[in-house]
Amino acid sequence: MRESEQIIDFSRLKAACSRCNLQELCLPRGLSAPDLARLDHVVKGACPVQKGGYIFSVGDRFEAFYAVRSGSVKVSVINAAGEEQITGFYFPGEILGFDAIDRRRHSCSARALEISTFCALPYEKIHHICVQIPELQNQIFRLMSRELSIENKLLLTLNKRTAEERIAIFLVNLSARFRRLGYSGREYNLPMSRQEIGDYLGLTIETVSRLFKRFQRDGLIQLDKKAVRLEDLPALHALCDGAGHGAAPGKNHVA
Amino acid sequence: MRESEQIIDFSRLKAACSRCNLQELCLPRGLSAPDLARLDHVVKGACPVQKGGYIFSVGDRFEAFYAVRSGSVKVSVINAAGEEQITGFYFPGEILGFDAIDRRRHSCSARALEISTFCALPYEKIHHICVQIPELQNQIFRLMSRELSIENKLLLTLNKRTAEERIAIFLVNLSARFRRLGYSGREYNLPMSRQEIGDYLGLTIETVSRLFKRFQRDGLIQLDKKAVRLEDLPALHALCDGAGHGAAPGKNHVA
DNA sequence: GCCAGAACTTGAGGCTGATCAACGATTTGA
DNA sequence: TCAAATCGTTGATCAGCCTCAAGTTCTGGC
Repeated sequence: MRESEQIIDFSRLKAACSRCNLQELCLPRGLSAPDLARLDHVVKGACPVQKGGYIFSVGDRFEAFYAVRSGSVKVSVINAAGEEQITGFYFPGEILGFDAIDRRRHSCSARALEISTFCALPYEKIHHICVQIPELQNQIFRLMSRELSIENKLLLTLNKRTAEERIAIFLVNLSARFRRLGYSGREYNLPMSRQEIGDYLGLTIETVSRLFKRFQRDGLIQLDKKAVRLEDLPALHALCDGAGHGAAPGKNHVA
Repeated sequence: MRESEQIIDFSRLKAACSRCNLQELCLPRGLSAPDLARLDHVVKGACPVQKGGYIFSVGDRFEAFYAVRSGSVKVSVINAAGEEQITGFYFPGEILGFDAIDRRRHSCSARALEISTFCALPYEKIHHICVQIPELQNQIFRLMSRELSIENKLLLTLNKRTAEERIAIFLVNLSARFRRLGYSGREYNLPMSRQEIGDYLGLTIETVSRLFKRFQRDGLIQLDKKAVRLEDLPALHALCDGAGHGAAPGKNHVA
C-alpha cells in the first residue's frame, strides 16, 4: 500500500479464504481443507479502499499480491507525455501484483475505480508455504500463466485492430468476466470512465464516445451513462473477429 | 514439439545446466551446485531446430518450457484475417511457454528464426523438484514475473505510440538484450524480416522500411540488409520517450 | 437549489500510417 | 546460369482516428 496516500493496517484484518465466496475463482482454488486453513493464517484482509485510492503505486516496494474481494481496480502507468496508459482492469477474485516479483518494486499503480476491498497475500509467506503445499505453488503458476495469456490477448487487441473491434472486444470481455462472477453477462455497469476506456484501448475519449453511439444506433447495445446492455451478442462477437470491414458480415466467422 | 513438423527426441539429449554458459541468464540462476545437479537430471537438450521449424504450435499439449540456447525465436498467432501477429521474440537464455501452464495447451506458435537450439524443461518434473528446491520455485516466479513486465512494456509500446517511437523502442530493446548476452549493443544482426518486425510492432512492412530509411538519413542508424548499427543512441533513447513531435528534442528526458 | 467543475457528446478538419501498385534486390532451385 | 520466388524499397492516394473546439449533461459541495 502506498504509505503517503492512506494508511491501512492489513495486519489486524483477519481474512478467511476457507469461508470466502470467491474461493473457487481466486488463489485458494483446488486446495484441501487443511491447506486452506494454512492459507488463512497467511492472508490478511479484507481492507477497504475508497474510490480513487491507491492499492500500490509506481516505485513502491513489492510486499504482497492483492486479491480483489469487491469493487474494481485499474492498473496503469503515466508516460513521459503525461498520458495515463492503463494495462488492465481487475475484478473480484482477480489478483494484482504478479509483475513485481522480479524487480521487487511495483512498476505500475493500482487504484480503486469504486469503493473496493482487498486481501493482502504477503509474498514471502506465500512463497514459504508453497513449499509445503505443492498445489498452492501450482495454483500460483496457473494464475500467473493466465495473467500472461490475458496480456497476450490484449496485445492482439491493440495490434492492428480498428476502434470498432477494440470496443466490441472490450464489451464482450467484460461480459464474460461478470458472468463468471455470477452476474448477468448481458447487462452490467461500466465502473470506469470513457477516458479510462480510451486509455486502456489506445483510443481517444471522442472515439470511444462516437463508437458507443454507433453501436447503440445499430442496435448492438443499449447505453445509459455507465449502464450497458448487450442487445446483440452474436453481432458483437462477429465484430471481435474483424467482421465489419470487407469480410462477410454473417455468422460464418472462425471463432 | 509439434509432432507433424519434425520429430525430435529430447530424451536422448543430455543437457547440463551446471556447465552451460547461459546459466546466469537462464533458469538455473542463483542455484547452488547440488541443486544444479538435480536440475541437470530433469532438463533435456540441447536440440537443434532449423530455420522456420516449430518448437511448438497453437493447440499443442503443453509438456515443457523451452529455453533458447542459441539462435532466436518468434512467438505468434494467426488471426481470423490470416495475418500473423507476433507477440514476442526470444533469444538465448530466455524461456518460452509460460503462458501455457493454465490451459495445458499452447495458444501460440513458436518458430525458429534461424537455426537454433533449445533445452526442454518438462513442467511436471520441474514442478516436482521446485518443492525440494525453493530457490528454483522463486526463480520461476521471477522469470514469469519478468515475462509479465515485458508484455506490459510491449503493451505500452503499441498503445498510442507513433511508428517512429515503436521502431526506436524496438531497436533499443534489441540492443539491450544483445548486450546482456555479451555481444555488442551497438551493432547487431536483425534475425527477423521486415514483415516480422511489422507484425510485431503493429505496422506495415512499408512503414517499417520507410522509417529505417529515415533513421538512416538522419544519422541515427546504419543499416545494411539485416545488419544494424546504432549510431546515435542518445537520440534513439529520446525517441523512445516520445521526443520528435512537439516535446523538447534534447536529452532532458525522464528515463 | 444552485453553482463550479468534471465528464461526456458532437462537429469540422488534418495527419499518420494503411493500401495499392510497381519496381529493384536477393535468394533458391533446377 | 537462369528463372522464379521471396523480400525489400519507393511513390501516390486514401481513410481512420486524432486534434481542436464548442456545447451539453452530470455530479458533488455548499
